Amino acid sequence: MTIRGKRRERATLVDVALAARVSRQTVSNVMNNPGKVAPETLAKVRAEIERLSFQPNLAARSLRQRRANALGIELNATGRRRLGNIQDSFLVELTITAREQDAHVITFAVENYLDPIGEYERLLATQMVGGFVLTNTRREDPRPAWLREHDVPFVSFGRVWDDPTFTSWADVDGRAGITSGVRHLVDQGYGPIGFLGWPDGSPVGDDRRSGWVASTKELGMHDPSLQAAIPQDMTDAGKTVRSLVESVGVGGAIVCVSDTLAVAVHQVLLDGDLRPGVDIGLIGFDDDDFAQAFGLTSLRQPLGEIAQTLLSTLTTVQAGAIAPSQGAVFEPTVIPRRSTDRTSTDRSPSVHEHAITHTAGNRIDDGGSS
Amino acid sequence: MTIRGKRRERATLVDVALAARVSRQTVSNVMNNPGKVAPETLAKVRAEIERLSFQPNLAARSLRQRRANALGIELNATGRRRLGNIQDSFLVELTITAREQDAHVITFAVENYLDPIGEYERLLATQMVGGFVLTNTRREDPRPAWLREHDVPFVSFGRVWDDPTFTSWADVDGRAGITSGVRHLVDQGYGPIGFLGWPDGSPVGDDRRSGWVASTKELGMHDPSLQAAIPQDMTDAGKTVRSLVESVGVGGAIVCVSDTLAVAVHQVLLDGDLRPGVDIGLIGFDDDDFAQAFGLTSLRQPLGEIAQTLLSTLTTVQAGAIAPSQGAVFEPTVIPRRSTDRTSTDRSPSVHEHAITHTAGNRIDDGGSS
DNA sequence: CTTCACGAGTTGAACGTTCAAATCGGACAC
DNA sequence: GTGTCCGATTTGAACGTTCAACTCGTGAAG
Repeated sequence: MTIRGKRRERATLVDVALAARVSRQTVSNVMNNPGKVAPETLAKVRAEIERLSFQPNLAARSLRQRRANALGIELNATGRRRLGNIQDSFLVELTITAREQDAHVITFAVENYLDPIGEYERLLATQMVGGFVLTNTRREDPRPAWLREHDVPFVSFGRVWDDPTFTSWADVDGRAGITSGVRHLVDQGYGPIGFLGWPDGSPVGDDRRSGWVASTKELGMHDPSLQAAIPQDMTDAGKTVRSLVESVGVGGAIVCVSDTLAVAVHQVLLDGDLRPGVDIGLIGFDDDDFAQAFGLTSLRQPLGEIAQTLLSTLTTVQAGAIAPSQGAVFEPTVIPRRSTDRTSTDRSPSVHEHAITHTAGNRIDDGGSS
Repeated sequence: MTIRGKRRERATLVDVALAARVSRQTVSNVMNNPGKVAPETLAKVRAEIERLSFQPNLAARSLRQRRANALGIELNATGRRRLGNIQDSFLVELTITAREQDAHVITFAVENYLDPIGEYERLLATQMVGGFVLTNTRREDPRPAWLREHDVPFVSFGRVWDDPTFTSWADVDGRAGITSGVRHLVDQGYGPIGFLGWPDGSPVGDDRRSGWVASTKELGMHDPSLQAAIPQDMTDAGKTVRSLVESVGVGGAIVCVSDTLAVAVHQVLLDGDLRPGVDIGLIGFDDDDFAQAFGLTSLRQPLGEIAQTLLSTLTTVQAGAIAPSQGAVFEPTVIPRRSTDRTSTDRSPSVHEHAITHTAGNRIDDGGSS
């Protein structure tokens, strides 16, 4: 592929050197080791850099240094051709963070997400990227093992389940998140507090459930019967959810392991003429589009912080430093909305708040469809 | 930023040349101008390339050729730190398409999306990218003018409103999309067909509405009173939507300018104990997460095709060829779901189908939160 | 007075590729 | 036999940077 313009000539190091009457290397030092340059020289060179609006050619730098200044991120890690709410925001935060560290993010996709190694290898071989950020790590994920085996630097958003010795990951603290959700509900005065989770066996789900168990016990209000589970794909959700709602009853509240499940509860409430927030409290997890659209209180992950942590880990680790002694865990924060507001009066709330996120700017149309 | 591993030495052109007993340049020709190489030589060199698993160093190539083999895409073009449903999928499709053309996608974000030029300039100056793909073009968008002025190659997903002479864009045909939506409703036997759009003045919205006007007229069922408008941010949606639903009545259907608005209608239907699909048909636009979650029939944009068109336009245009004579317009396709299925029996549908998209793979947890 | 260390700056070479020009054999025409 | 053209291949140079080694001058230590 050829992407080129008749772009006007760009200034090079040598141009700057000539203009400032110093050598190439001095200009290079100004950019990379300013401490090694005498103050006056520094000022003089910087003035010329500014004047000529010089920016180093990263291809040349990469070539000479034999290292890339970019990282790769796989977009297809879920197998569907979508990123999804969390990944989507994470990518934006990662990109922003990368810029601050003079790195770039290069996206790539794999054909078969169950066998992604080939594409990692390919991208690596071009030497455009010097490392990777994994997302959507799963059990029996082939990627971490391969990457470690080939000494490829990488970090992971999400624990690396199969390899406890790998610590360069960051993840959300599900237990703490649910705990603060429960506290929020109690503070709002909700009565018995139930939990709608995923079936046992999912590490993420189990972690989150443990937060409900621990916090309700601590508050002396634990009731094992107020727990139900349905898979994330919602198979047979209706009956289970209805029965949980009945058990909790008016005045109570339900904490859910995901916003997706919270939406299911929300629907059941509306079907049963119960007002979310007023009659029953409801909290989801992840703060995705659905939560915003339906006015669901939710637990938001600090994606910006996570991105920063991951990126600095990535940079330090291969600078030769040792990996962190353990993975980084971040607590989500409660984003209160109508579904935990007992004084809410709006009759048909979702019609109202839906798409608050679309109001940014002065556009009236949506997304990239315009 | 330093991202490096003790990666084992990679084969270079020279290594291959030595192994195949030919010169550097011949190997280079094998990769870039195979036609110039004698068949036996070609085979011999290719065998060595394969054996040594040689891949050219793109930094070196870029440097020598003085052009980048990557394109930039701004992630923050909406101002919120999210991509959104369409952009999200578009990015994936773009990445896949880029791979086929040996290009890479580099993401970047701007601080203030209303003044993004600086970041475009910066990325361009690093010479990592040779062009851009714009999304979320808007009126008074400063980007197209600046890019053209500086001879920077770019294409746009979405029309470039302010500059009719710029034709390197692709967009969805809203009129045709709504038209096929109306046809679908009629085919399903729905009675009067109403339209819920945005207020006049939005080019995208007006285009889509024109599809409703034209197709209902053509079918001899046009009724101007069956039209209503609310802004995408849903201000005062309730009354307007309720009245539209009443006007259309049981047996009728409503086509919406966006999935977001369709969800609003969906809520109103449920509030009024009307079954979407069975009692009233409903169609949205864009086929986003909401549509999938609520079983809304929607109009899906062919994002893969759009990405392909844009990318090949990008490559040919700066190869010196002339720009296309006009922008490319793509027709969306109807994705039928329960909201236009008159025989649907499921009482609480959304609880059921929600998150169909999450079932891919064998994971039980969601998104990158794991 | 000599030696050494150090700060400041310079220079040659190299990273891996492709461009542009040169070389080398034939085959072909006269 | 000589000249010419052409396909196939090679060679020198260059892209813009940084590494590693070097020079030069100054000041302190012995």
